Amino acid sequence: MTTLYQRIRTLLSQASTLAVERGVLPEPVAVDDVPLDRPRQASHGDLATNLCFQLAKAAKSNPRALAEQFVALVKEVDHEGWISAAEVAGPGFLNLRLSPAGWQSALDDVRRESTGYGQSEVGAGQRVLLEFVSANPTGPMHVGHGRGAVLGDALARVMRAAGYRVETEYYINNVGNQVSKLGESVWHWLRTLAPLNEAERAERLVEEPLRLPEGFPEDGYRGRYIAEAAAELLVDGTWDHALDPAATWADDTWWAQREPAFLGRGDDRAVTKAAWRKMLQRIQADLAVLDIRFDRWFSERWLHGLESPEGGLPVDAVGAVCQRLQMADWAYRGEPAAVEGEAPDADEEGDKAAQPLLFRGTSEEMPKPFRDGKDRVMLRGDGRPTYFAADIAYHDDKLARGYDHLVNILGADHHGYVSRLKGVLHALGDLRRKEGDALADRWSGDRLEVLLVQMVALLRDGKPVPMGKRSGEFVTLREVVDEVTTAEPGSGRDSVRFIFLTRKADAQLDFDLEVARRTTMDNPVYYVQYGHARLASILVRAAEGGQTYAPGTALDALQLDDERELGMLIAEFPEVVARAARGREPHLIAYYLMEACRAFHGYYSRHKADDRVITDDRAKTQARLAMVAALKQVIANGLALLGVTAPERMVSLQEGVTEE
RNA sequence: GUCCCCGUAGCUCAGAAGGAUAGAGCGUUCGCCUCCUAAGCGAAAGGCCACAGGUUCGAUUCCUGUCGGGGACGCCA
Repeated sequence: MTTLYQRIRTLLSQASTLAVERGVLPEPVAVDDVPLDRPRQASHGDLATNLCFQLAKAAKSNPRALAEQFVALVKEVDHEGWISAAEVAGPGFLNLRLSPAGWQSALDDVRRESTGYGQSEVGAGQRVLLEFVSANPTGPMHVGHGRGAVLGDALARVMRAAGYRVETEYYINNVGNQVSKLGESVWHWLRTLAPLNEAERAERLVEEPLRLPEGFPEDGYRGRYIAEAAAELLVDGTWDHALDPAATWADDTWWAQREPAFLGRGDDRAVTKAAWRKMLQRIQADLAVLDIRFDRWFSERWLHGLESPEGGLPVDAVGAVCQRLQMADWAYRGEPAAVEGEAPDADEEGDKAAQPLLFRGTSEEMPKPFRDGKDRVMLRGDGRPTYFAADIAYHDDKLARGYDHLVNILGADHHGYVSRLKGVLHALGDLRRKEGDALADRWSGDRLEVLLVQMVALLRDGKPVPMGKRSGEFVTLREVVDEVTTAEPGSGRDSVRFIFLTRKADAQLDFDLEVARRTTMDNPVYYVQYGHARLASILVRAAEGGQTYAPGTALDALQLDDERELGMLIAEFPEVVARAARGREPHLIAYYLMEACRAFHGYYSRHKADDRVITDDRAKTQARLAMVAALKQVIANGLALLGVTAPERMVSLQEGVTEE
């Protein structure tokens, strides 16, 4: 797809080629290397380039003189007459003014590309694995997870539009202490609820405050949702063996007798598996409400050889990678080396086998940016792998699958983990080189890119929503979506998605529940959706009057400065998408949409009294309808990239606005 | 202590591969519905882009340091 920007860049590139022929420049400029900006001031033309600043040195000239020459060169190359004026400004800017045919060609681009307008190939087919959310299946998603989820989903959409081959993945942490703890918590509830009849169970579940079962673990999951999950499990299946009065959670022998497949760990019991599956279903449902789906759900159990994807033989990838790292001396048995300035652990001297396996992140051979302050434990003293070890195997697996690039979206509290993980990839590359792997270069720290998402601060009418000790943990994503949903179906999803995308990832976000359901400019969702609906209703009104807009309409009648400005805005859209994809910044799309709508509302209001879209002048009306249709398409495309709906009509939401 | 992120209008935040007179919303003040959605528009006021050096034709943007705010440094995940 060629865009207006690309066409102008091509002209400037061709002008540079001509300059080479004339001996003005040593070598031409590639099309994609031509900088092109929309100037802030109308007096600076429609497009501006600072190309001549960059070329002045090579041309052994000064920017201004070079720009003077470019003025002539560009005119010479511009056979189609797209540029109506080129002038030098300031110390060497080249300001371009487009002819009507020039800027109006952007509208033809939209008509031609339709829903595909905005797409590009800047990603060049790079294969990217985008991992996000990956919330532990030990409870419902909270607001912070939601932000990562929305960002990841929108980023996948934006990057795909820009020509990256993106796959999305959710890593299920279904192994380890936390999951075991979940199983234990649910198990206690199972035993409590099982002897009760249905009515009694229901009553027990709504008790206020919730009464925990006897013997409930101190560090168990205390939420009501645990009891609810247990109740659901009782309906789903039979758990007779868990009701044996002799059973205790800690008694592995007892469990081994009842569950043949049981491997002797709390995270591998049938109850535990059923419990995290329940939680995962709930997470999937929450994500579905936000219209988020993943290409792959990656189970940590696969890495430990507990299961395998699609029925293959289970492989203990974690154990294997630990061993290989040890062989290459990237891992060793011992006590963690003391961090500088800290007293060494005066621990008991166990025998070597009982010592943990440590990753040598502090190695001199580790490049500085990845070097850790401390060697981290991979295998505990009792041989159980840490989360870190599993994550090493996981990222090894990712790269083995052939992706060019990995993107992980993590909560900002994980940032200490980033360089460590990159260091791991570096070590794996080194390891594979030593093993003679021809593809070893694939494993490198800079294949991994981590986006850290900052916290969401929940407000209600400007005041912080009181939460538990750990902020964010206690308000679920679902509750927020529900609270923000008004009479318009899907409005909660649209609000949450759009507002989450109005900040760049690394900026803290205030989410005001009150504002999110408002229908004014406080709430940008409605502003943009209203803009789209308004454009739609103009087309409807025109059709009612027999003014059906026909493709191929002549556009010459678009003479207003406002119309030219809208045209240039439309022309910029593919640039914005490409920039958002390259910089992993979907929020740029949100800002673009707000700006586009602002421009349109202004146009609409300024001319509504005298020079409206639908007039008696048929040619003018047709041209304006073409413009309206193009703008509507662009806004719809932008909203689609954010996963927000573009309504054709907006009904009154007044009854939804009243509160408490 | 080590490391990371952030300091832009009264408030919440955009912007910057180094470029021309730094933007938006909210809030404040003043206007605009006989009319395709006023869920809107127009105008005014509001800034030493935290501070100090450096790099250069040019720095709010890049580098270093200082100050201020937040966060990470588990045999948790």
